[in-house]
Amino acid sequence: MIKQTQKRSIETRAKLIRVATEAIAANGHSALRVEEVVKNAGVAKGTFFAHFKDKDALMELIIGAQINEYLDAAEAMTAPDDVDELITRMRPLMNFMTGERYIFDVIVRHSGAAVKEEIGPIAQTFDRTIEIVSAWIAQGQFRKDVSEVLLAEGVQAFAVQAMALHFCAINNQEEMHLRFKTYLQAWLTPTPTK
Amino acid sequence: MIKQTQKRSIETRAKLIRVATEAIAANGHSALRVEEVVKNAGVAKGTFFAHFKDKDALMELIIGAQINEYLDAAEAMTAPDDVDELITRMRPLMNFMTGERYIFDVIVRHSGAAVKEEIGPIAQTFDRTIEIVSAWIAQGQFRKDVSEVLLAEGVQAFAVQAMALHFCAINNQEEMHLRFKTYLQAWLTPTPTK
DNA sequence: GATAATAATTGACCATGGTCATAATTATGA
DNA sequence: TCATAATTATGACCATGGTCAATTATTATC
Repeated sequence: MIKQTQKRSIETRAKLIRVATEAIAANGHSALRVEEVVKNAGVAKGTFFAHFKDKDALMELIIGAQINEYLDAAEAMTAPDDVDELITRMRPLMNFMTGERYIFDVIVRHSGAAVKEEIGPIAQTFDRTIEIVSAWIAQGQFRKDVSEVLLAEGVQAFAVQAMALHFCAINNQEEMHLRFKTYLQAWLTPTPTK
Repeated sequence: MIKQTQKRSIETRAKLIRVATEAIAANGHSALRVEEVVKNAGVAKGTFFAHFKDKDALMELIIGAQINEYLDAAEAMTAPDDVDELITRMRPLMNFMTGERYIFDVIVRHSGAAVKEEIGPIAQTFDRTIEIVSAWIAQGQFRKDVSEVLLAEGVQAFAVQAMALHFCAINNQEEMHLRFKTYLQAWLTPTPTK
C-alpha cells in the first residue's frame, strides 16, 4: 500500500506554491485567493485541494518558509550578551510576523501541532526558535536557576504577548519592542527581593 | 447627529443574542450558523449584519460574557498565597478557553483591541484579568522587584502559551496546568544565581 | 503493446458568511 | 393627523472556500 507519487504531481504542487508565493509577494497574504492561484497555475480548483488540505495549509507552508529565512539570518549571528541584543536578533522576525494582521493570526493558529506525528511547518519553526534562543541564553548573562529551554519558552510567550498587544490600539512596532524588552528584563534577569 | 435607537431595534438585537446563546449551549460554538440564528429569531439575514459587524462580533460578545462569569467566580475567591493556589483560581477559566479549539481562536484573535476608543468585549476581559491577578499578586508571596501589573501580564502570557501548546499533540488539560505551573514558578518566584 | 490498477485531475456543485438597494416601520413637528 | 425624515428590516444576490463522482493520465503486469 505504498502510494507512488508521480513526477507530474510534484510539478503541479511546486507550481501551485510558486504561483501563490508570487501572488503574495505582489498583493500580500490576506489578498490571496484560491481561484487566482489555480487560474495562474493552469489547473482546476479541485487540484488545489488534492494537494493541500485547505487554503490555510498552503499559507502555513509559505509563512513557515518565510519564518525559516529569518531564523537562518538569526542563527548566523553571534549569541546576544544581554536583553537588548536578544531583541535586536529577534526584531526582523517579529516585524515580519506583525507586518500583516493576517500573518499573525495564521501563525498563532498553527503554533501548536495538531498531532504529534505530524508537526506542521509553523510549529516546526517554533521548535526551531526555542532551540536557537535556548542556545543563546546558555551563553549569555542570564539567570541560571531554571533551564535555558524553559527560559526560551518564556521568551516566546512574551514575544507572542507583545505582538498580540501590538495590534491593540495604535501601538507602533517600536512600542512593541519596548514592551518586549520590559518583559524580558523581568524574565531573564530578575532581582527578586521577596 | 445623535442616532435614536428604537425599542424595536433593542429587542431584535436581544433576540439574536438569546437565540445564538441557546444554539451554542446546544451544539457548541463552532457549529453556530448565521442562517440558523436568523431563522430561529424570525428575522432576515441582513438584519443580523445590521446589528453585528460580522459573525465574529457576536461570538466575541457571547464568549466575552462567558469569560466574565468565570472572572466573577474568580474574583469572589480569596487571594492565592502561592502558585498552586493561583492556578486553582484560574483553572476553570482556562478549561473553558480550551474546551473548544474554536473558542481559543476567537479569544486570541480579539485579545487586542482594534482601536483604543473601542475596546471589544474580550479585550476588556483581558484587562479585567490583569486587574484581578495583579491585585492577587500584590497580596501573595511573590517577587517584589517588578510591578504586580507586569507580573500579571506575564501570567497572562504564560497562560496563553500553555493553552496554545495544549492543542499541540495529545496533551490533555492536566498537562496544560502542569506546564503553566512550571512557567509561573519561574516567573513569580525566581531564585537567580547568575 | 494490450490491459488492469493506481494516481492525478477536473469542474459542476455546495456551504456559508456577507452586501446593498429597496421596502416597511417609527418618530417628528406644524 | 398628515407629511417628511430617520431608523430598521428585508431578501435576492454575491464572494469565496471547499467537496466529490466522474474522467483522464500514468504505471505495472503479462
